[in-house]
Amino acid sequence: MEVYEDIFAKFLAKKGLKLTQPRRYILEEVFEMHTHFNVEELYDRIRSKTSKISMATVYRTIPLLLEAGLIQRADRSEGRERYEHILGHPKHIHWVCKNCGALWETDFNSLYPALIKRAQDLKFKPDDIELTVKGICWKCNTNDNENQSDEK
Amino acid sequence: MEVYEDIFAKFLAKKGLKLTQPRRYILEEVFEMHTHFNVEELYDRIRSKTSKISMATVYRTIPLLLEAGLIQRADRSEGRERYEHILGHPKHIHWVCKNCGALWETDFNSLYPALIKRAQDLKFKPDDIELTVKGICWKCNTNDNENQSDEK
DNA sequence: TTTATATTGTTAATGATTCTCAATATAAAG
DNA sequence: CTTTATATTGAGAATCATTAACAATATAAA
Repeated sequence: MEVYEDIFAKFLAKKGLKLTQPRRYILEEVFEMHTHFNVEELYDRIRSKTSKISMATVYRTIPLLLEAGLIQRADRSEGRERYEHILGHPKHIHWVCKNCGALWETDFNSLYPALIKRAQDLKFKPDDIELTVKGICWKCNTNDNENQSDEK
Repeated sequence: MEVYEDIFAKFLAKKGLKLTQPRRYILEEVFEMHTHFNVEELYDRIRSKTSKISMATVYRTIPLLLEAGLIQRADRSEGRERYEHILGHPKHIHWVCKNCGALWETDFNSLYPALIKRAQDLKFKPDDIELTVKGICWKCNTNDNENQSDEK
């Protein structure tokens, strides 16, 4: 049994809920995907393997996975929420280029301890950390020299 | 003329757009509100002062204000996006308690330079920074001692 | 078995956001 | 003061992700 399955099972049991087959399919697929995903993508991928799943169940399972700390909200794209699994993916920073739309990630590194200390000062027990930085990537910045003209 | 009006006017002019009366109403109200707001709340508040505004215009103006750097997305609550104005409110951290729903903010302080350095290493020109930490606040943590029993 | 409860899929409902379009304002140029 | 071209608006319709309702089914305990 995978570690995430164990975690989810215990989480559900504690709430008097069951680790059913549909929930197992969802869980497996979530951890087979190593990119951000939205609910429909998740559903489609499971659907390509089995028909024993419905959209509603996927929607219903997302909040459970969030609460269990197995996934986190990543961003929102084209009007849809996107998620990513967490295990093996330490909390990280999302960098989004507002010009070309490129997205990449780095880990927290030196920022992490500082943030944790900050939380301790506030007596806050952190759970999900979501850090997104939007701006212009180096590539677009280099190609955009014509816009430098109106700098004061 | 307020500084934000000046900024918005220049931003619009650069795009060949105009600072019209409805846009002025929206801008004013945004900077009179010192909490997170969603589009409907914004619309209602303007509506209580004048009828010369429509929901569609508010929706249409939000992306302009975002792009102009006058507001930023704060969070999403009850299925709605929420925003906040930026001027005079330096980038900050949102702390959200998953138990009682309390939300408060602190500024970046020591985290900020580290993040900026990180951006420089990546040759990334940051613009919007959005840091949300979800977890349990000290108050809920203290009241929840019965849950400590299953700690390993 | 029986019983009580959780779960599911289907389908309908909700509701925030976006789109359409005709009417109107605006600013520049004669 | 016109004319012209373009940006803007409000009203309402359309979209579409997400939720809710509900009847049928699975599950686990007694």
